[in-house]
Amino acid sequence: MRRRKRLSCVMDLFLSSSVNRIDAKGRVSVPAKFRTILQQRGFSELYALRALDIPALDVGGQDLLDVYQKRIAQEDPFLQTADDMAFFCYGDGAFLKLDQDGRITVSEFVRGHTGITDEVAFVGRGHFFQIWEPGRLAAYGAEVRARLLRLRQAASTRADGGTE
Amino acid sequence: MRRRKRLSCVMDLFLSSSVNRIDAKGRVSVPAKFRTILQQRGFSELYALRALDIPALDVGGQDLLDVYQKRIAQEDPFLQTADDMAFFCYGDGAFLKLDQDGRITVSEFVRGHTGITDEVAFVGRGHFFQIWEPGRLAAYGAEVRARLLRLRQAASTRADGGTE
DNA sequence: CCAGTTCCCGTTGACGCCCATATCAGCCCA
DNA sequence: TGGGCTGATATGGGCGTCAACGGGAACTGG
Repeated sequence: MRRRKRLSCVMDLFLSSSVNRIDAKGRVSVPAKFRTILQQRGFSELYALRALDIPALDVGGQDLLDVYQKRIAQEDPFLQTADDMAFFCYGDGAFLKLDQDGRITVSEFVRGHTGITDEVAFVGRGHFFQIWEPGRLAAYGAEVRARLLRLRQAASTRADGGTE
Repeated sequence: MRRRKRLSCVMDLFLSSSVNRIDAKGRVSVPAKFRTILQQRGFSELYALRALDIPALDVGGQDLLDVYQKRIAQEDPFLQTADDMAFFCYGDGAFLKLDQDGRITVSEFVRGHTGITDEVAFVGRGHFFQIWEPGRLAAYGAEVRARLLRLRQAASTRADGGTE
């Protein structure tokens, strides 16, 4: 067992979730773990994007924006898809500035899409993280688990040969 | 003198179970046997994941996370299943930091899913281990034994006369 | 001049670090 | 062979540090 330096390669992923409160000025602290990852990459600003089919925001550093830009660049600029993607990632995106204490202000851009009022759930997603209204996150999490459970049961049924 | 492990090939597997108490500060000692295995692999942090269909946490080193990441990589990233899997393993996962005495703090992340209040059962599962509320573990163990017993009886019935 | 924002500081509570103690099992030696 | 010794483990608790949070003050644009 001589692997020993993989500590760093896993650590810079957004993982785990936590809920923080919004203060009277409309600010909320981004979890320190997430901030550390961003600072490591040299980002002082967050890029946020309204997720397509869920009431959440995808958030990451500028590298997240780069991913979308590269994807758009691959599309034929004469087709509608490129147009749609550009509209989605620029029009439905925003920058969230971190203040000195690692907080962001929860703007109307955020509240409108997520339904956030006074608490924010930060959820790690690997290369980026998401911002949710805690209640909606719980509901969505339950959905996900139910889907995965069905997947698993379907697989075990097939393996068994159909044992109930 | 270090230690002379590897005399037996099962030494680096998580085996056996034990129950430890949570102290006033919400900490609990990870069994020394388990810690030894983790230290051998060079992990100072535990990766914990809420199990799908049981009130337990699957816990291991970063290698456990790798297993899930590899599985996710097999899926089509544009389909919902990949998204669900990522959400599950990053959002429903967390790192549990071991303090210098080999303890972890039992956070709300742990308590919520397991129902743990003041005692923690650690159960070896081979390449990872699980965290349970002792009472629920006992109930689950009884279920498992009952299922296995039915299986065995069904098998012997078939062998006898071919019923069913 | 006012509203919104940014900077900065203090408070509080959680967590990590460190040390102490208890309990127990294995070991040595009489 | 039994009793005391010794080391490891589980557990308790003091204490310093830092993240989350609240709020005052300065700043900026309209």
